[in-house]
This record gives sequence, C-alpha cells and structure tokens, in this order.
Amino acid sequence: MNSKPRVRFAPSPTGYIHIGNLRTALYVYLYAKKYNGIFYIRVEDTDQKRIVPDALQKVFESLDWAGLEHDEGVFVDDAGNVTEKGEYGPYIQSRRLEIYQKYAHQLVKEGKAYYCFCTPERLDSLRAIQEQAKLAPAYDKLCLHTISREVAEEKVKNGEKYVIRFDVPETGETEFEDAVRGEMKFSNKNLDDFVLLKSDGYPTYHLAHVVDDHLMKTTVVIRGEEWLPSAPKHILLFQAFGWDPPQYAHLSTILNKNTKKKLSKRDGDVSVEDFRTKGYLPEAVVNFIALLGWNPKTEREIFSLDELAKEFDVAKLNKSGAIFDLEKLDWMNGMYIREKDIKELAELCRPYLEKYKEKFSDDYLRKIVAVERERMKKLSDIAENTEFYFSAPEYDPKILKWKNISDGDLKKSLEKSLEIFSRIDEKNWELEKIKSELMASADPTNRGELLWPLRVALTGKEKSPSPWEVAWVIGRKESLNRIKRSIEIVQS
RNA sequence: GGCCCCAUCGUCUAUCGGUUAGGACAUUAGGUUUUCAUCCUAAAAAGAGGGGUCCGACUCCCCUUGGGGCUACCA
Repeated sequence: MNSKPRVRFAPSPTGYIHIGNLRTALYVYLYAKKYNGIFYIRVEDTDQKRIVPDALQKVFESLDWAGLEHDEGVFVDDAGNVTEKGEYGPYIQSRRLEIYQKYAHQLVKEGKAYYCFCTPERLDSLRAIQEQAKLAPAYDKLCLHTISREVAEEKVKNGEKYVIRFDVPETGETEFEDAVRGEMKFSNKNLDDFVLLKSDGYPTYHLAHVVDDHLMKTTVVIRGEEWLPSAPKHILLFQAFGWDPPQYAHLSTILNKNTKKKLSKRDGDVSVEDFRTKGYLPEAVVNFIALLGWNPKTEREIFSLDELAKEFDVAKLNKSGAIFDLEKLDWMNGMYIREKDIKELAELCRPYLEKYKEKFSDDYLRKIVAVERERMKKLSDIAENTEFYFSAPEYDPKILKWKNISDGDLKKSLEKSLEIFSRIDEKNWELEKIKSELMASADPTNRGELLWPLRVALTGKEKSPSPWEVAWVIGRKESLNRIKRSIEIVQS
C-alpha cells in the first residue's frame, strides 16, 4: 500500500471552531502538504440535537482565514452554499445514513452486533446502580442474552425502537500503534457494548468514523487525545468488518491558562473568529499554534505555513498538553505586524479606524499605519489612543511642560517649533526633512525641551510617536494650527 | 469510583545515559531615545518525590504524587 496519503479534518457543525480544532486542522493540513497527500473535509453531523444553523459556514470561514485549503470533501462558500467534491462522497454524514445502516445490520447478521431495546430509563437506572456499587458503568448485555435474534427481528419488524450495539469480546486485549504515543494496549473487559446505530437511524461517532475512514480511504487519523480511550473500540470495529485500520495520531490537548483544562467554548474568546476580530493575523495564529505541541527540534520559531509544511513531522509531536498563553501570541503577532507589507497592513487596519472617521484616503491611512505599527500587538491597537490623527487633541495644559521649565520657556519652545515648521514648505513636508530640521534645532543635551512640548501639542498625549512622525502624518497646516493653539493655551 | 494519557524555568520547548540543562515569551536591570514602542545587552528562572538498572541518569524501569482525558442513543 503505497498510495497517496489521505487525511481528513472532520468538524461537527455544533458551534464555532476554536483554537484547538484549528490546530488539529492545521496538523492535518501540514501532514497532507508534507507528504504530498490529499486533505479532505468531512462533516460529522450525526447528532441532530446539537446542530447549530450557521456553524458550518463559520467553520469554513475560519479555515479559509487561516489558509488551510483542502482538496476534497465538503466546501462551503461565503454565501453558505454547500457543495461536495471527490469520489468518495457524500462527505456529509447525514447524507450517508443508508450506508451506516447497511454496515450495522451486516454486523448483526454476522453475530458481531445485536439489537437492543432497552429504554433510556432502564439504562439510567442501570448506570445509577453500577455507580453506587462503584463499578464501571457499562451495558449489561441484557438484550444480547435474553432476546434471540428471531424475536429481535420480529420486534424490529413491528416497528419497535431499537439501537444496534457492538458485542465487545469480554476477554483479550486490543493493541495498536499510535504515531505519537507508541504501542497502545487496552483490555477488552473494560470496554462497553457501545452503540453503533442510534434509534433515530443515525450512526454514532464510532460507527461513522470506522465506516467513513475506511470507505474514504483515510491513511492517517489525526485527532484529539480525547479519542484515545475509544480507539480500541474502533480497532475492534475495523477487525469485525475485516478492514485494515488506519494509522492513528492522537494529539495532546490544549489547556486553558486559568483552568488548566481542555480548551472549550465555555472558556470564551477561544473561537478562531474572536482572534480574527481582535486583530490577530492568521500567519501569527498559525505559527503560534503549530508550536503548541509540536516543534521542529531547532531553535527557530518563526515559520510561514509553507515552511511549517516542509518541517512537519508527526514523530516530533509532543505527548503532553500545552497551555495556551496569549502573551507569546501577542509578541508573535507584533512581529508579523511589523514585517507585513504596508499596503496590506493598512487595509487590515482600516476597519478599526472607522470608529474615528468614516472616510480617509489610502495615503493618510498608510502614513498612520507606518507610524503606529511598531507599537501594535494586535490590529485593533491601531485605534487605541490615536484619535489625534483625526481631530485636534484636548489635553491638560500641565502635560505640555517639559520637566521644570518655566511658562516663559515653554512658550518659547513652542514658538521655536512653530518657526521651524513654518520654514518647511508644503512640498518639502517629508518625514526625513521634518526630523532633520527639528533635530538640528534641538539642544543635543536637552532635546526634550523642544520635542516634548511639540509632541504634546500635536498629540495631546504623554505617550505617543515622535513629533516628526505625527506632524508628517497630519500635515503642515494641521501641525501649525495645533502648535498655535498650544501657544494660546500657554498664554492664558 | 473505574479505565487511559501525561510530567524540564511562570509559559511554550531543546536534551533521544556523560551538557556550566540550551532557546523563545513574560519578568527584572542596563543601553539607544523627548515619551511610549522598536532595537541591543545582561540577569534571575526548571528536571515533582522515592526506589531501582547502570561506572554514570532529566533521559530507561517500578511506585507515589500531581495534572489531564474518557466513562452517553455527544462528538
């Protein structure tokens, strides 16, 4: 078997995709790219109760945002239109019901699975009794032992509600090799007679996974660690069907920083969409999450998606869970912001600045971004304390003062700035020119005396970019106006 | 409770028996600087505990402890 590797990401439309899901999808994508395989997407919508209407579209938007393009399976466009591509479809599980039913019934016929008519109430009380007796909750095989196949088939024919359960061997061990954890071995006696087909005719994850990954020719199943305990069930199922199981790679969990528990939607702000709206760049998010639980074993940390794909290796996946820590993401996001092409960055920043003003020119936008980018960690930071680019600042006159200079010296300082700026004419109003004029006039041992009051006059802030940068952005006329105004303030 | 997985600085990690246990983020102290930020330099910071194996364990084995996961007609 040296056919093309085939790997899949299998989201459920039950909510927005979170950062942990995205990491799984990323590794799947990287695996496919690295080994020149097929990355396909299958939609696992077998739990009708949990389906959330717009979830699927959001999942695809997030994947698209991160740049994880897939080759096959389900595609959803921005308008929410769902299409499928590939020769092993349908790729949406709710459209494959007959397939699962056929295989489930086949196992019944072969005596490897059986009909169960137990009510939820009986199951609940059984579980309660077992828990009280401090036993592992497990189905007691009642229907297997007390209802013959003929009787069961009769009941089914009469329309009685049933599920199909897998008859797990009571002895023996089930083994498999996990790509990240090595040799795994489980005692069958600890396994429950799990449900394959639910009473509504839908398959459980277990059945759907085995049937689909066989039929869709998945070569490696990359999924979260939470599936590890049920992996032996899946192996047993593959064996019951007489199929070769795929290779498995169970990924470590991403933990919430505060709770140290598996990242979940409950923790809030972990959806990929949230990161996007807060102004994280996909390059940074992808780079960062790739390094949570995987590492190229070198000291390099900055990688593009393509570079990650080159370096990726399942053998380098970590076994232990990783805490998701925003601080390093912020740093990395800042790195990417500083390296990004200015035009692209400007467009990404535009929406955040619209809270100040609805319209402004591309040129003006780019100037702001060029000046502000070095202090941004997130795109949204462009709109923090930057209102002075759009309107003359209001400020406490006290902050105009540089150290302990007198009001007279302060006024002189501002008048000097006014004079310097007046000398530079409109066509020479360039960053370097403004800077050099200013620096040439400032006392080298006490530049603040000139620069601090000027900067405050222009920005109204104690902390801001340099006066020449701000002056360059807002223009000659506006700069002169703001200085004149500050002089008036000092006088009164 | 049962079953399973995991365990190096605060965080992400390197080390695949012999290292002054390395890097990055964050932190602290300097430098550059009108302020903030950027940038540069430096410092502080780790092998959970106990047994083995071995000439020699962070590294291999066992136990304890701790953390996490699973335990549904959810995925």
